[in-house]
Amino acid sequence: MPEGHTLHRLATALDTAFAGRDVRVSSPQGRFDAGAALVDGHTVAGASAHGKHLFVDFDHGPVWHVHLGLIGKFVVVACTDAAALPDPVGAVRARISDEGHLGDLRGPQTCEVLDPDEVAQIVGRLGPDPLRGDADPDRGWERVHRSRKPVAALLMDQSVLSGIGNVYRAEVLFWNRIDPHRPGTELKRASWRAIWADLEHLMPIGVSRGSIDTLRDEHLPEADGSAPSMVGHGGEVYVYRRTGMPCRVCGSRIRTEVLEGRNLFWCGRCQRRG
DNA sequence: CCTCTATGGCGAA
DNA sequence: TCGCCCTAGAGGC
Repeated sequence: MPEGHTLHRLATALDTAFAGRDVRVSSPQGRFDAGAALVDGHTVAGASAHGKHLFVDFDHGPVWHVHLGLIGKFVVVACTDAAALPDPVGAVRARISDEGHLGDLRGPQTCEVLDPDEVAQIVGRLGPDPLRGDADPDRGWERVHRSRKPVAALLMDQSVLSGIGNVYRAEVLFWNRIDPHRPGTELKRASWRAIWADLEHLMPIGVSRGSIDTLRDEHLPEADGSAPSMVGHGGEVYVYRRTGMPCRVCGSRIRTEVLEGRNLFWCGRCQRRG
C-alpha cells in the first residue's frame, strides 16, 4: 500500500474526518503513549502529505508525523458511536477518534509528535512530489543528470523525487520503455520530463482508487470472461511482480533482479531507451 | 507451529 | 552491502 498515493489519500481522509474537530488520540499498544498525550483532547487543524510522509497539524502547535514504512497501515473508518469504540485488534500503535470517525495505525516506521520547524526540515530534504501542485521536476533533473547511478535507483531516492516506490518506479520506466540500468548521466532530458508527466497522470489515479493501476485500455484483460490477472498488490500492472510472466506488450518474460536491496522488475525487450 | 514476504528507510561495517 | 526495525498474511509441514 504505502507509496505516495496511499499517504495523500490518507491525508484527505484524515482531513475530512478530523479537521476542526477535538480528537482523542491514544496508543493501545503503548509505544506512542508519550506522543499521544501531547495531542490528545486537542483540535486538528488539518492533515497533509509530502511524499511518503503524513502530517497532522494541531491548533495548539504540535504536528503528528507518521511514516508507514514498508508494512505500516492506517485505516480510517466511520464510527457512529464514539462512546463504544471497537476494541483494538492487533498491535495498534495509535488510535485517533472523534464523534464520527476512527483511525487505527499499525506497524509504522515513524510515529512521533514534532514542532513545525522539525517538519520543515523533513519536507526540505524531500525531492519534488508529483502529487503536489507546487512541485518542480527540474529539481529532480538537477540530481539525476549528474548521477551515475541507475535511473531505477534514482527514482527510489526520496531526495530526488518523493512519493515514488517500487511499484510506480517499475511501471513508469515500463511506460517510457526506459532501461532501468541506464545511468542518470545518460538519461535524456525529454525522458525525465516524460517520466514526470506520466507520474502526474498515474499517481492521482492511485489516490482516487487506492491502488496502483497502470494498464492502458488496450492492455486491460478482455471483458470476455477470462480471469483478470490480479497479482496480489491490488492493482493491474505491466511488470511489477510479474517475474517470468509474458510481457503484456511483446510477450517476452518479465525479468527481475535485486538492485540496491529492492526487487526490480522490467521487460528486457521493451525497455531499451535512455 | 514454522518460514517467508512486502508498495521503506536507517545505521553499522 | 548487510542487518534490522515495524506487522500481518500466506504457505509449508
